[in-house]
Amino acid sequence: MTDWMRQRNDTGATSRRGPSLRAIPFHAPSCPGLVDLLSANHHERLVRLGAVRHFPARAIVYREGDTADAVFIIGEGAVKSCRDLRRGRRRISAFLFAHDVCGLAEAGRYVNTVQALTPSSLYRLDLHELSRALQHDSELEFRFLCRIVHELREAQQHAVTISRRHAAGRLALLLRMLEANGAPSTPGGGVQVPMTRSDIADYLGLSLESVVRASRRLERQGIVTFPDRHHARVLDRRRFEALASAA
Amino acid sequence: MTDWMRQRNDTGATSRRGPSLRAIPFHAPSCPGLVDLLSANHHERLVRLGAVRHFPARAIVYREGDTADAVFIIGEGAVKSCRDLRRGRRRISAFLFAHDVCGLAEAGRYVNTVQALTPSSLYRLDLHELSRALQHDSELEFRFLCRIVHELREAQQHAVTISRRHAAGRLALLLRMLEANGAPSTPGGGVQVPMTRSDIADYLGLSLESVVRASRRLERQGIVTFPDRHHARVLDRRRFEALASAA
DNA sequence: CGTACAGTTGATGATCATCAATCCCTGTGG
DNA sequence: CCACAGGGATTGATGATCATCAACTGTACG
Repeated sequence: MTDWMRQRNDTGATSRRGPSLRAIPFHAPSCPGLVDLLSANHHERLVRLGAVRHFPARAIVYREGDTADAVFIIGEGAVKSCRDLRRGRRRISAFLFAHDVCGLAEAGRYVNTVQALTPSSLYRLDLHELSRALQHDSELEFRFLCRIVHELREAQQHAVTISRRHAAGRLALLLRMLEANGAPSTPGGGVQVPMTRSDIADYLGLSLESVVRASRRLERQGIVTFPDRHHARVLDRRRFEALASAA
Repeated sequence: MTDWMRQRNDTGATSRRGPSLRAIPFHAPSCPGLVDLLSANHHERLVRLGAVRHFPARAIVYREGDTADAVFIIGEGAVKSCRDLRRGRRRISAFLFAHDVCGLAEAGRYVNTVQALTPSSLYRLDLHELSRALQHDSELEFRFLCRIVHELREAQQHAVTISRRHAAGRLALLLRMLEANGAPSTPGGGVQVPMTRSDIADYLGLSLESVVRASRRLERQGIVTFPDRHHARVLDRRRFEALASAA
C-alpha cells in the first residue's frame, strides 16, 4: 500500500457519515462556492436507501453497457469514469471524488465504465428506490437536479480544457482541479495526484509521453514540482494561474 | 433572407404548439431513441408558464454573466451557446435545436452566451415560476432531470469529439450530429448546416482554415459534398461512418 | 531476482495554427 | 445599374506542437 492511498481518508472533509451531495447551485448564492445540498432529513433518507460498498484500487464499479440498476455517490477515494474507443484508445470523461455522483445511464444502460483509482467507498443507491424517493420528495429531487447541472458545467469545462493546444496548459488546469477537489488536509499546498500519467493522458486527450514532457517543462520552469508520481506542488502561483487560465 | 433560413420551419417535427422537451431517458426504453418527455398535462402547464420570444439571426438571447432569471426551450431555429476566452478566442459549447434547453446558471448567473444562428423562437420560462412548478410536480421535475442528464451525455460526447486528432473526423461527427438534430424534412439526405465555418471551428476546437481544408478533403475523397455553405450531403455512407466513429 | 507496469527520453513524421493574400457573396449607396 | 465595402470563405507557405515508435529506467511485488 502506497503513501497516497493512506492519505485519502476523510480528515475533515465530511463531518457526517453517509452519502453527501455538493454543488454550486444555480440560484443566486447565499454563500459562495460549493454547498452541501442535503438537509439532515434528506441525508437520513439516503442513508436508509443506500448501501456502502468498498472497492480496492483498480476495482470496477460498473462497466459500460451493463444494465443500470443503481446510482453511486462517492464517499471516500477517487474513481475514474471512462469510455473505450477504437484501437485500444480510452477517453476518461471525468475523475470523481467525495460527494460526486456517477451511474447516470442512457436507456437503462451505463454509458461509462467506472473504476476505482484508490481504495474507495461508494454509496450505492438502488435506482428504483431512488426514483421513488425522488418522486415523493421534490425538494430532494431538486437537489439532485442541481448536482447534475453542476456536472454538466464541469463536462463543458472539460471540453474547453482539452480543446487547448498546449499540453502544459491542460496539465495545469488538471492540477488546479485536483487542488479544488483534493483532500483539504494536505499540508503546505501540496496536491494529491491519485491517478497515473496514463490516466491523465486519457483525460487531457494527450499521449502519455506528452504528459511527461509537460510535467518536465513545468518543473524546468520552476512553476510546479513533482516530489513523486502522486504529488505535485505549485511553486509559482502567478505563472501557474496564467498557464491554467490562458486560452 | 437566405434559403436555409426559410427551410427551418417545423414541417412535421412538432405536432403541438408550445414548448417541448425530448431526451433519451435513462431508464430502460419502452421505445428506442428520443422520447417526448411532456405529457399533455405538463405541456399545458409550461404553456401557461412560458412566453414565446422570437429572435432574428445573430440576436443575443442572453449573455455570460447576466443575472439568470429564466430558462429557455428552443421552439424553432438553431442557436449557439458559447463562451469567450482570452485573445478573442471563443469556444462554442453546444449548438441547440428544437426541444433543447438552455439557461442553466451557476450561482444565479449565466455561464454561457446564447446567440441565434437562424431566426428562432424560444420559450422563456421564468426561473422562479419554473422552480415553483417543479417543486409542486415532481413528475415534471423528473422529466427535466432526464433532459439535463441527456445534455450531460452530449457534453461528454462533445469532449470526446474534440479530443480527436484528425480534423476530418471531428467534422464528420458534427455533420452526423446535424443529421440527427436537423430538420427531418430535408429531401434526399441533405444536411442543413445553419452555422458558419467559423462557428464550426469554435465548436470543434479547430481554426477556421482547418475546417475548410477538412471540408475540401471530404469532398476530394468523395465522402461528402457541400453544394453551398449551408448544406452538405453524405455520398459514401460507409466511409463517412468510419470517419465519424473512428478513434 | 525477475516480472510487470509505470514512467522517461530521444528521433521522426503527421497534423494543425498562423499569417498573408485573395476570392466570393451580399448588401448598400451613388 | 454599377461600384464599393465588409464579412465569410478559400488557398498557400511556414512554423509550432503533438503522436508515434523505440529504447531504456525505475519501482513495486511476489
